[in-house]
Amino acid sequence: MTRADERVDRVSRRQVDKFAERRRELAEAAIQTLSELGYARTSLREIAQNSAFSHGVLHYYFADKIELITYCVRQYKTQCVLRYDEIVTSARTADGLAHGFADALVATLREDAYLHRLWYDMRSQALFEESFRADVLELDAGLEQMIWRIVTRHAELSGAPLTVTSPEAYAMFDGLFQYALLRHLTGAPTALTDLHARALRMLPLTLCRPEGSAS
Amino acid sequence: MTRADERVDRVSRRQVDKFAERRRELAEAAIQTLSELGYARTSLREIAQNSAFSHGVLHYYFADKIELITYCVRQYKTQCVLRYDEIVTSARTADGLAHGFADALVATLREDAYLHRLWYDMRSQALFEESFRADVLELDAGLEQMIWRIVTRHAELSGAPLTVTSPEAYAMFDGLFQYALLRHLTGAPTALTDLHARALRMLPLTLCRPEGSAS
DNA sequence: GAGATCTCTGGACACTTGTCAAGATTTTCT
DNA sequence: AGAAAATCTTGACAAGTGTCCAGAGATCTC
Repeated sequence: MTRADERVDRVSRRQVDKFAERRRELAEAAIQTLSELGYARTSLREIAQNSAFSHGVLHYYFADKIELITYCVRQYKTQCVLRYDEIVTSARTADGLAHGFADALVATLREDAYLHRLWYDMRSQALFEESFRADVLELDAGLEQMIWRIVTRHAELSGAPLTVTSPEAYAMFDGLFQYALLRHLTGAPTALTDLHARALRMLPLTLCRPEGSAS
Repeated sequence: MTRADERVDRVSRRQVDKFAERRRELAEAAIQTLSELGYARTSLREIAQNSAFSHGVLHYYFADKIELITYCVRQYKTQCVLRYDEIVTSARTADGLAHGFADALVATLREDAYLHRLWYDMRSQALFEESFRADVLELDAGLEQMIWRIVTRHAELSGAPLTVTSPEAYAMFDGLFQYALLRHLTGAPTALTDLHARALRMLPLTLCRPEGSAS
């Protein structure tokens, strides 16, 4: 490789890095705006106002609005899916796993409520606009696998066989979380504690004998 | 009451009737448009184009866009909630109820997929816009009660006590249906049959001993 | 049938939207 | 330092938005 080639490579890589970095930065502002206003009410100018730049720059880094939002979904995915894996690997008992899971659900509902609201909004949008579908389905599959890891590990630690499949387990806890999110964002004071209790009550339903939570 | 009063009353009642009837008609066009395009992409002119009138008439019957859509949600509610009650009252065995329920889920997923897509879209919108919240929450509560009637009747017919509460039962089947809707609308060929099988598998989870579906 | 009232049309308005491009500014390289 | 390239700003554009209104048409009352 000649010196010229090295330079070109170095330059282009640096450019790519800065380019990619700024894309992430702008996507961050976009995600914040989307999570505050929702997809239907988010404009490019509003996104730019939540960043350090003016609205024109968005078309320098993204071809159009759809590419920006697709990029946002993809970036959001990388932050979101891995969040529970520490719980799975660190738990030593079924009860410990159950409580760690319930605690994590409550924590993310309290701290990231707006992000989850955005996720359900985007998943609904994907039913109308084909552009996001691929990424949304991929993200959804990742979430399902995350739930499945928890449920199967919980069954392992319990020594009991499973009564549900992966889609059923995901449907249960996704529905439960969505229920809690709706209540939490509409001011229900017991939404967080209810979610905790219900997660603990529903996790044993995935096993053949729910002896873990003898009430 | 004088004859003049009677006349006034008759006239105004007739006006109210025609007025209310036209509101329903326009709301019908609005629901159709919303279910096709989604909330974010539906404009008043598009709604009018799906009706027999021009766009100006919408502001004759509705104060603004929010009132129109709120009215749509309320009208949609009356059509939607009562749909499963016949199944509950006509079933004589737990298994019959379970199959009737699963069949109904599949049927409405196949026939009314766009309406359900609209419902999940509106429920997401309610998390952002406070205007629809009251009606959406009311509709959601109605759906939860509908599920609860099925689950409790199923427990009665089975002679087994319940393991879940009403929110948990609703979360389970709402999550299950949403999962199926996403797959069905994105072209998954087994979405319908999967929903049927999973509903039959999950209903026994609401009881203390899932002996009804010995697989 | 005349007049009053209800209903509807079509156009106008102020505003926002996504997109684009010309030019200013900054950064990078020699 | 000075040229070249990358980056950012600003303003403009056409299209679409919700809203309003003057007036045409329809319907009803007397």
